[in-house]
Amino acid sequence: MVIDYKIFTMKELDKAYEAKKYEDGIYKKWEESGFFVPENLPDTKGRYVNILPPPNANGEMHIGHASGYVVMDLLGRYHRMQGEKVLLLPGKDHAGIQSQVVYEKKIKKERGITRYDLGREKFYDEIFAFCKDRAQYMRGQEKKIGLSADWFREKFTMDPELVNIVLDTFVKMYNEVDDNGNRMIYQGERIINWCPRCFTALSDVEVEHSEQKAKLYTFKYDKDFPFSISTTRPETKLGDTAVAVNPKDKRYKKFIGKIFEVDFVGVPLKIKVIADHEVDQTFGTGALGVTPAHSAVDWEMARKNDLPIIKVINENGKIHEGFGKFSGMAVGEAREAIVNELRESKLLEQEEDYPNNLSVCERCKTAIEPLVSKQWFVNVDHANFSLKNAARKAIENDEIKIYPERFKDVMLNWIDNVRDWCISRQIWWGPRIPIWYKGEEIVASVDSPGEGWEQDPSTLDTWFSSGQWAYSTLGFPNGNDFKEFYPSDVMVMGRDILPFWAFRMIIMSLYRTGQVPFKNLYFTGLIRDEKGQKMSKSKGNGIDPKDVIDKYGTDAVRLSLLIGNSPGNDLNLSEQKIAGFRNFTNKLWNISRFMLLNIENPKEDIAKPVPATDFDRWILVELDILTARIDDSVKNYNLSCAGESLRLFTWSILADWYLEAAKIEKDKSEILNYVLNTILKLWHPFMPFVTEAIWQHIYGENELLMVNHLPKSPVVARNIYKDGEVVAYNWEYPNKRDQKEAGELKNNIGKLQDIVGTIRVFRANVNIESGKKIDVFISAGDHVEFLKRNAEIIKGLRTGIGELVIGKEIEKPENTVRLYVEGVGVFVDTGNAVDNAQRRAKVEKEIAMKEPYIRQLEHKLSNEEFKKNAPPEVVIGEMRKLNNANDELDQLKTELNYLKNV
RNA sequence: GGGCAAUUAGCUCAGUUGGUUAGAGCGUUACAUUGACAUUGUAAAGGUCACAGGUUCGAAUCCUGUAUUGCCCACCA
Repeated sequence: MVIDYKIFTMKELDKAYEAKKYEDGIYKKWEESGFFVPENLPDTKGRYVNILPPPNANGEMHIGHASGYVVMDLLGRYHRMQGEKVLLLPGKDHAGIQSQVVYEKKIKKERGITRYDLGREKFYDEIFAFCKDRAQYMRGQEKKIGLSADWFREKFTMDPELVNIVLDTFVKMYNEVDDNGNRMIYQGERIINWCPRCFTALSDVEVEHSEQKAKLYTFKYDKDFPFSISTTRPETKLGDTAVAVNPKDKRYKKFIGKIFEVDFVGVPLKIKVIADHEVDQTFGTGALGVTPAHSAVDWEMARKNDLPIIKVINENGKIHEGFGKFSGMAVGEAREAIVNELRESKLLEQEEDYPNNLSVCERCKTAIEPLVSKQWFVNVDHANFSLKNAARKAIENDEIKIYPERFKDVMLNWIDNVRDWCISRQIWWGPRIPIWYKGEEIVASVDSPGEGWEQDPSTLDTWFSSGQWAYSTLGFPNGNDFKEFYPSDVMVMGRDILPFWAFRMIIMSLYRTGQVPFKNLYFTGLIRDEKGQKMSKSKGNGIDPKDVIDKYGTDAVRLSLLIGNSPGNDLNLSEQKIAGFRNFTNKLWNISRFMLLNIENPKEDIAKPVPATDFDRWILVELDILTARIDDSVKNYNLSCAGESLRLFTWSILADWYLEAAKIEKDKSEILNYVLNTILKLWHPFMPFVTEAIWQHIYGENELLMVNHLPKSPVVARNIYKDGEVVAYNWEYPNKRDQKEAGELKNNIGKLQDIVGTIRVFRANVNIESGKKIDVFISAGDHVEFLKRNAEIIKGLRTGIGELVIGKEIEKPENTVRLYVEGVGVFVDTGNAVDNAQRRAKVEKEIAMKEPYIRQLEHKLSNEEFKKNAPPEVVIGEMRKLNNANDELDQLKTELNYLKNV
């Protein structure tokens, strides 16, 4: 039977790639294939797991999220295409305080009500629904960016089964008691950061600092007090119990240890003078009023000196009962009243402007009040199990490898300075603390112990939940997923949450599972605008992923976030950059389009063909090297480098040279088929949509590139060691003959490219009209066989050569110009087509550049020290450079003479 | 105050154990246009590698210091 292949000839690809036309359909196909679910992947070897960091379920995906997702998805797709059982587990965080703030604003605006109007239960239910709704919206955006996650396994930190695990951990930690009766989770009266608007305690990391204009007041408590003090917060002075001075300060030495009874604006205070070397003698009066209940530093001093603690400000930001006329006043009001009174009684000595660092709530920007409050804490250095030491050890021993490496030290430094962690929040949204009271009795229990027990009203810090994300999502401790997928291979997170989240995940996981949560920790930087400014809504300089995906396509956005980006460093992103990658996406599309026009009957599983020509051999060598380089780069999280080498190959090697040569050589169906398949596979993890679109166009809608396997390269990496450490690498074919042939081939092709390039430059420089043919003679030396074989290509690559003569040794023919290419002679007969003046100017300029270069080399080589100390190959290299340069200079001079005489 | 990073072409960035006449992309300029692709091609212009010392035969690269910028931590009442 005769098959007419024309029947099977596919439709040509469209002239330009329109992302919008393909993306949604392709994503749907991936999803319907079921291959996002690891169990559905056929014949897997090994597993690759990434528990994705859960974004806050109260907003939408921004460009920062997108930049993390493309890294995670690239790694996931790469490993999937290596035949591994890949799980990307997505999810959302309930983001306690933040979500509550967002939702309170929403109901205020839309319904004019507060959470108290709804009541705790109703409010909780509404936020739950709100977060679930946002989560669904965000899931849509995550799909848009191409995230190949297992959506059936998607989790939410407030899902009951996750909450149960989280609460169980609380109970276990509460019941962790050392020999002295100290619990790992304990309740204590401590100074904490209080947000009067959110009406809750905050951990240190939820507080931001911003510089503010303040006034510094200098005054005496009363006229009998022997010296004055300075403060920016006179209202808190109602709670002073001491004045601290530097022990070395001569002015105050005699007062140390004395107790003064003073009448401060009508409030009686007992002030003890204490010594503390932290006190700066040069600041203000050198004497510091100690307010233990409302300053963290003072709290520490009070603890050291056993001072009484007087609470002045309550949770509403108002003055407590018992302070006479000031009681009930708001903080600002009280400050004014006290300052006025001091002024009237002539106790106020000075009032000056002073820039102050004000602490504000990270979520609502309200000024925080440090105050003493009864809260729950995690002891991070408990005798039974020191969380911080466990984390320190895991990081020090590289059980968790950190990228970039310098963040290891940042992390360790942070761990060394960590303090006990306040985990209770006085908000309604979040898992409620599993502590139950009945009269004097207290028990920790996930469920109510029974009738008559009251639960603690506080909720848990969000990080207490997300700190357990690595195993709560997998059904710890008995779930199959936990057994199969824990610990995960990699965690990708923004470097801005390093101290909160990374540390917390590590300690919680080590405590509960005895294992690290992940083996590699990759930090992404921030995405900034093109000027390096932080993107923000108020500045209007943000790039919304929705908009740019719509405009340039997902693949372009992905590339712009991957290439030129490196772990831990911020990325300046401009729309122009994205547009550039959109152009590249189209380039790849058109390369494929052209290749397909020259492939008969494309095969999906075509084996590496036998090369017919030098260019064929060369492209296969380059492809081998590329494949191996990408593998090494991706395994070392050097994703930008991988993308960069792929782009270089695709555009500058394949499109600019190989395909141009292929137009001349023709009949390359098989090799084009093989090269096209390979680059589509290699590109897929970077730009999944366009590659999949092309793949399905060629091989049919039922074939998925996504689950194809990446090619194996015969090239291997050889690490280069110094002092036992890998410091560099190179690439080699295991077979010495292959290696030698590859080297020679690359050298020959390089020479051909030089010759072609030099002729093109010459033509452009001397303004030879594009249609005008020139004759060229090449004295090729060792390259003679190769160049003769490829003479038609040299002529065809836009060199405009009429007659081409190639010989081993050719004397410069009459009336030709010699162009300089190292090691070969290229003589051009321009037939009067040259713009003489322009050529002369060019030659003179080159001579002027060449001469100092030669002097520099001569100087170097005449230096005996250099010849003695430098390695011989370097000396030989420099000598060769000098010879070449002299050679070239001679030729330029000859040409100049010739030009002068014409 | 402590720590970390950055400083290379107008812009965004590469630059691998020290050996280049310091590279790319974008932008600019010139030329090309029935060609797989103007979302293109071929070229050109553009840099004393922040500054000052030091080590070395040799420094963008290593060391010290300075400056500027950014970030993190702590925080002065």
